[in-house]
Amino acid sequence: MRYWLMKSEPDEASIDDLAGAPKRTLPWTGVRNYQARNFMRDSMSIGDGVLFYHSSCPEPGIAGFAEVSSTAYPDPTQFDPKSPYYDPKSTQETPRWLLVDVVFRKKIPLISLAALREHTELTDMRVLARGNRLSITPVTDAEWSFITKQLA
DNA sequence: GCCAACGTTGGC
DNA sequence: GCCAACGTTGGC
Repeated sequence: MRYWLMKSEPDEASIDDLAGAPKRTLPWTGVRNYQARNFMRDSMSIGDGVLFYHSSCPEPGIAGFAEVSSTAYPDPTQFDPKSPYYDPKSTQETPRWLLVDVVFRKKIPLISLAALREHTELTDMRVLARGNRLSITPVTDAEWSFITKQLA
């Protein structure tokens, strides 16, 4: 059982979109970074906790909780020439990009990026690291406990 | 819109 | 395998 922070641009998929999706589940499409892909492929398990983070928006921060609800499987958008996530170098036989399904758990009042930075318990969070751009980052047990029990 | 940071690409 | 150029991310 592990914990993760997963970034999503709310214009594309917000916590409300997740809550309103069929089965309250969305496939996490569009990851095109090898490190993030490898986390999904090698380290994620069904039931892992997810901090749902809104990025590239007026109020970046943690908007809710979710849970990994599938193992990794090929991201269909890589095969779709009309998709912005199309990857001409990927093939059905050896798909380059994977995704997992994520299921809604809870929406919370936004914990802003600024608020996260205020807590010494969270200073080592990967998402707070200078220059961090990874869309999926591991969250420690201690960070998860602090956020879910003290901030949410 | 700016720009720092970082990943990827491709020539050599 | 190096590394410069380029593209993208994402906060501000």
